[in-house]
Order: sequence, then C-alpha cells, then structure tokens
Amino acid sequence: MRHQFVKLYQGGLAYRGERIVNWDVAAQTTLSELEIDREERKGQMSTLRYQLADPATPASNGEAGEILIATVRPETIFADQAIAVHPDDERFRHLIGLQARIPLTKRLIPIIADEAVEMGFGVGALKITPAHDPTDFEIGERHGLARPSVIDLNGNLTSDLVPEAFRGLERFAARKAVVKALEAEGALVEQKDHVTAIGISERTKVAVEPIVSTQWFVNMKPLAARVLEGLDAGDMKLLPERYTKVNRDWLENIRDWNISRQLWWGHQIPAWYDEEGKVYVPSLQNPDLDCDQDPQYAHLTLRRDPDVFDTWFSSNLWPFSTLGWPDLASEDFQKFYPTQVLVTGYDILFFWVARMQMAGYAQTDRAPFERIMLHGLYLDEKGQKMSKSKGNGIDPLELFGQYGVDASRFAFAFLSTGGQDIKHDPRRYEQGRNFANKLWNAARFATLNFQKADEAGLLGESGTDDAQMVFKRYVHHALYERSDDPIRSRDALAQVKAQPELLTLADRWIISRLDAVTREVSGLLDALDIGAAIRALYSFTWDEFCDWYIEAAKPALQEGRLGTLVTVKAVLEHILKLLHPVMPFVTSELYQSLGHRRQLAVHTWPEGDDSLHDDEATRAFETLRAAVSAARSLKNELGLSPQERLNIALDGEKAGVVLDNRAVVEGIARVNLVPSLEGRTLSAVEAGLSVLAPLEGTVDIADWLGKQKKRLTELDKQISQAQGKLGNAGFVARAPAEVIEEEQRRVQDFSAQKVRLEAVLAQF
RNA sequence: GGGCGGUUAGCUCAGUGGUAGAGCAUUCGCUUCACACGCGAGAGGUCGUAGGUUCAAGUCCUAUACCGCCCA
Repeated sequence: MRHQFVKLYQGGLAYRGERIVNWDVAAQTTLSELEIDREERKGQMSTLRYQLADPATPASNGEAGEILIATVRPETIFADQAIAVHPDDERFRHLIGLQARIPLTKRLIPIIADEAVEMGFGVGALKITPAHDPTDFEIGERHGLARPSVIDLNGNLTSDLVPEAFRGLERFAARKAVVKALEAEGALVEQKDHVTAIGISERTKVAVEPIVSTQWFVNMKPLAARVLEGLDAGDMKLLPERYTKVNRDWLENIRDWNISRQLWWGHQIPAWYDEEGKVYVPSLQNPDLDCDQDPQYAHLTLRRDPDVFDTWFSSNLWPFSTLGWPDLASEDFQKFYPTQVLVTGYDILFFWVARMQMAGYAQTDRAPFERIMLHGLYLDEKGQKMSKSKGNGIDPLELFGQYGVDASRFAFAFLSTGGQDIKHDPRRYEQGRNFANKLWNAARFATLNFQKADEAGLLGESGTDDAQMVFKRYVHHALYERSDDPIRSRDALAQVKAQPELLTLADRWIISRLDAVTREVSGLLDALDIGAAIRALYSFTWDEFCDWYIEAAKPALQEGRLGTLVTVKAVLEHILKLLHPVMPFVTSELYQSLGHRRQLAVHTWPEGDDSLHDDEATRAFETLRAAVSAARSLKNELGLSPQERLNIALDGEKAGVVLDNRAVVEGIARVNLVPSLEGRTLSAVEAGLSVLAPLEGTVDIADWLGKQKKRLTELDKQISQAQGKLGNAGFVARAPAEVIEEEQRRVQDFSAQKVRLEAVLAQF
C-alpha cells in the first residue's frame, strides 16, 4: 500500500488538494462516491426573491428590480457567491454581469451565466454556493468564485457570514429558522413539495454534507485510460459480456478518488508535514523509510498525516500483492500473474474490480486477470437485497446445518445462470440434500454388489493367467483401503470397452453417455457456466445412471458379470470426480469408501475418449427404455401392482433389439415377453415399437379408447404438420439437409405408429 | 433523464433459430432385495402484448406494458 501510494505520488497521480468532498457528520469522515446511496426524499423547494443592486432593472422572472431563484437548501444562502442562469435564457440576458443582494444579510453577489444551469428547473435561476454543493463547486471553479463555508463538521451553521441568530443551529433546524426569517422579510415567494435525490451515508444512514476540505486524491483519468486501452486490446474479458459496457462507461466518466479517511482504523497515510505545511512523502527508492526517520529531513520537525486510506485503496492490490509484488521477479508473480479468472458479484464492479484493473496496470503494467466473471446477488425470498438494517439476511451456517454444506453448494451452483440474481428458495436446498442422499445410496449399492461378487469368489486372484485379472483387481480394490489404484478408472473404462463381450448393452450405453457428459461438463466449466454444468450432472447421475443404468445392470450383477462390475465402479468414480468441485464432501467420502486414500481434489480431471463412443448402443438402449416405459404404462392402465407380472408381446421394426435384451426389460418392468397374445389386446405405441398386453384386469376400456383416439388425432396432426413442411418449397430449398431428413423420418415414423395403433383399435 | 436485466407450468426457475424442460406442489399406484430425502405412471404452459425478419421464432429485430437494478 505504501509502495502504491509512493509510486502514485512520485508519479504525480496522488495529490493533496482542496476539493468538495462528501462528509459524514455522524462518522466524522469523508466518503467516496461509492459509499453513498442515493435516496429520494420529500422536501421543499423554496423560491426566494433576491433584490437587484439597481431597483430600476427591468423584470426577468419576477417583478422589476428583483430576480427569483429556486433552492432546496435555503440555509446555505449565507455562503452564496453568485446567482447563475443559462446563457441562452432570454429572460435573464439583461441581468448577466449585474449584482443582487442575498436576503437577510444583504450581501451583494454577481449574476453569472453557466451552461450547467437547467433552464427548465424551478424558476430558471440558481444560487451558487460553491462550498456546499458539488455542481456549485464546479461552477465556482469556472468563474473563480470564493468558497466560504457556513456549515461546520458537525453539520451546524457557523461563520461570520451567518447572522448571529442562526449560528450554532443544526443544519435542518437552521433550514426551518431561515425560511421563517425569509418569510418575515418577504423574501420567500413560495414553498412547494419537491422530491430530491439526496446522498445518504451507506454506513450511518445520515444525509451526506458536501463540504470543502483538503484531502488526498488520486487522479483517476490517466489510470482509467490505461484500463480502457486494455479492454480495447482484449486483455480482459467480462462475463456476462454486457458488463463490458458498464465497466467502460464508469471508467470514461471517472472522477478523482478521495482516498483519505478520518477513521481510527486503517492504514495511515505515509505523508508528513513540516511546520509550514509542506508535504513530505518517502522516495521511490526507499518507500519504507518514514520521512521523520529520514536523515535528510533531520533538521525539520515533521508531523505525520493522521488520516488513513480508503479500504479499497488496499483491496485493489489483491491480484498482485498476494503474489510477491512489489518484487515482480518473484516466483509466484511470474507463474500466476495475470490471474486467469476473477469471480465476484456485479455489485462491486466499480468498488473493487475497476480499481484492481487500474492498480494492476499502474503497478505492474499489465492487466491483473484474463477473465472477470460477475455473478448475481443472492436475494431473500421476496427478491429483496439482504441488508443488516432490513434484517432479512440469511445465515449460511444455518442452511449448512439444516441441509448440509454440499447441498447448499449444490443449490447456489444449480441456481446460478448468466449473472442473474438468485432468489432464496429452500426447495433448492432440499433438492441438493436429496441428491447427495441419492449419490450416497448409489455408492452403497455399488459397494454391496462388489462385496457380493467377492463373497462369491468372482474376484479371486488365483490363476494369474486369467486375462480378466486386471478387472478383478480393479473391482476388488474398492473393498480395501489401499494407497494406490491398480488401474485408473479412465483406463479401466477404455480397456473394458475394448472387450465388448464383457459388456451388456446397458454397460455400453452408460459408458458412451458418460463420455458425452464428461465433455459437456468440461466445456461448460471452461465457459464458467457452473449452473449448466451441475444441472447436466444432476440429470445424468439421477435420471440416467441411477434410474436406468443401475436398474438395467441388476440382472447382469445377479449373474456376477465382471464387465458390469467394472462399469459400475468406473462410471461411479467418474461421476464423483465430476461432481467434486460442487459437492466436495460427499464425493470425497464416497471416493475414499471405494478404496482410495488419495484426495479426490488432486486427481486429474476426466477427459473425453473417442473410443468410449457408441451410437449404436445409445440408439438400442433408447428402444429398451421405450419398451420399459410402454410396458409400465400398460400395467398402470390395467391396474396391476408393480410386482404383478404381465405377459406382453411386441410389434414394430425395433422389437428385435428388445428381444435381444429381454432380461433387462423383463427385470425392470416386471413383465414376461411372449411371442404372441390371444384375444383382444391393449397397446402402447412408441417410435418403432408397440407393446401389446392382454385385455384383462380392471381396465376402463372407454377411458383407454378415448386416450388412444386422442393419440391418433395427435399422430395425424404431427404427420400433416411434417408433410406440410416437406410440401413447402421454401423449406425444402433452404432448410439444412439434416432438418429435412428429420421431417421425412417423422412422417415415416408417425405413419408406422398410426398403422399399428389402428390395427389394435380395429378389435374394438 | 440515460443504461441494463426480467416477464416460460400453481410456485421457484432452466432453455444453444428446428417436436416446450427441471425441482417443488398436484392426481393415481407402490415398504419392488441402493435410496419413501425413494420408485413408477399421469395431469398441467397459444413462452407479457403488438408488429416484423425467416422455409422455421420462447430464442433474432422494432415498439409497448409491467416488475427490478445501476448511473445521473
């Protein structure tokens, strides 16, 4: 911080000067623009009558010999230095350069013209009080006006300019007293309600008082310009991209930064003053040497500035002060700077991010980071910002206690999308908790099956010539804690995939899906889309791995099939690795329970492997899923309980695939596949497949027929829609070939379904 | 005044120009040998409104209404 300040000061970018600053009368300190909230408050706008020096002057916005001005702060009239009008305002043109008298004290002030005056505001003319308003301060600077103050640091009226009756009055009490006096004198023309945006101290909630004071500032324009160049050059990318404009706009309209604070805590400013008030700051060569210890100043009596730095003046050093700066040759700095990604909420884009950008270039001549990911704010259940004063905060520790840390992390991640704010929703934590539980139970299922296989002697190590020994060891490893894996799960997958005779269709399917999901998740994380990544993992783990794969694997596991044991272990371990960043605790625990001692966090991240791809298995398994769903649906229709077995028959061109894997379908859906059925049948019609069931049990035929007719209408609609597209010359000419083929496929598929459905309905 | 985001199922929200999705809630069935924090089968949206672009729009463009945020 010292180095930063010295470098800025010696480079002419930090300076001490008299400026208008925001004063917090409660905290007794200055505030930066960012520490102030704007609030709309009801107040009064007063129109005041100022007498012109020459009573014969023609009328402008009032009677002859007077000018009316509008103000929301009548108590500051004693510090007035001018009346300002817009140079183009016809009403006042003849008054520019003349003089008017402040009411009550009758002091003369000039009438000036300045573009900053809004012609439409109030009565067109404003009193200019440079010491008590930032805009007035600027106008005063342009016109060389003095800036006497009439309000002290406690917010009370003070100064010889103020009539004795008002001296010492608190600013808001003074306002009332002055208005009363103005009214008595006939200087108050009118007072009407007016809503003004006023500055409120974020911390003390007190109205900020603009005062003129000598403070330390940083000249921001050159620093901001360097960042803008960097943004142009693409040194830093913001995510979401729309914040780039916000970032730029702020930098382009930046004002000098008041960095000195009158607080007891904080880093004291390394500046000293001699008895004449001259400033001494350490040299660039030896920034750590206090000036009052510096032999070259031994002849002087130096006093250190009691003020401290604004807290962000240290925070902005974070990207490099953590890496060895100011030693730019340090190992950490060389290796890690610029950092790859900064993750933070968009609400501190100006406070922190922009200042790190400026400090980065100023101190290291480089951008501090490559990517800036701005996430949304976590809001309460009603969508309001959490704040101490509102008392609507949510204690994360309570949530952790209630749902678990992993469940909470899951909730944050699942809800995060593109920098959108997040509304608190306990249901998302329940979802996370349930998911952790699901994962736990899936792992338990796996371990139980490994144990069963071991007990059945399937994992025995006798016969070292066994070509499958490596797979046996791989599964066996899950049952005992060892320091290293005999084989990594990614290698196990690749090797077992190379021996298709070991695998079932379900195994090949889940391995192929795992590969696709691994790539998808890696890509999403690279793009910093954590929400999409966790959503993909959630649905893969629950809907595909647990609901379909584990169920489909049960028959093979009953048989003690080695390839399936390997697949279960390897896929589960992969899932644990992919989930680990979001749910570190449960995944670590489960990973260790599978025989690993090494921390999951230090494992390599799973990568895609083309050899795991299996489109044929994917398509075939989709057919099995359709068959199972259709069979279950029929059982529901027939009012059968899940454990009652139903005889079903198949129809359609994909029936063969189902028959090849009949154990899976019969096991999951609890049905018996029979070659054909006697008598009338119900059917569930799917793409390429119909599942037929005998008409028995408690089925409501009318209800079923109604549904099927609706389905038939739906099929007709789909067919005619697709045919309509194919009959459209524009579509055929311009749509991509895949899309056209897809429509053709749909026509065929729906037509085939229609034929099969009609055949079944013909029985009734 | 300027800028940004949002508006999709009852609720909270995803959605990449090509057949609208999730969790919860809801209806029906199930203690099926990992899990009732569970399993299965359902029901439920003309994607704020009005135009436009396109073979094709929840998605792109314009306007507009409402909600919210930032800056002045």
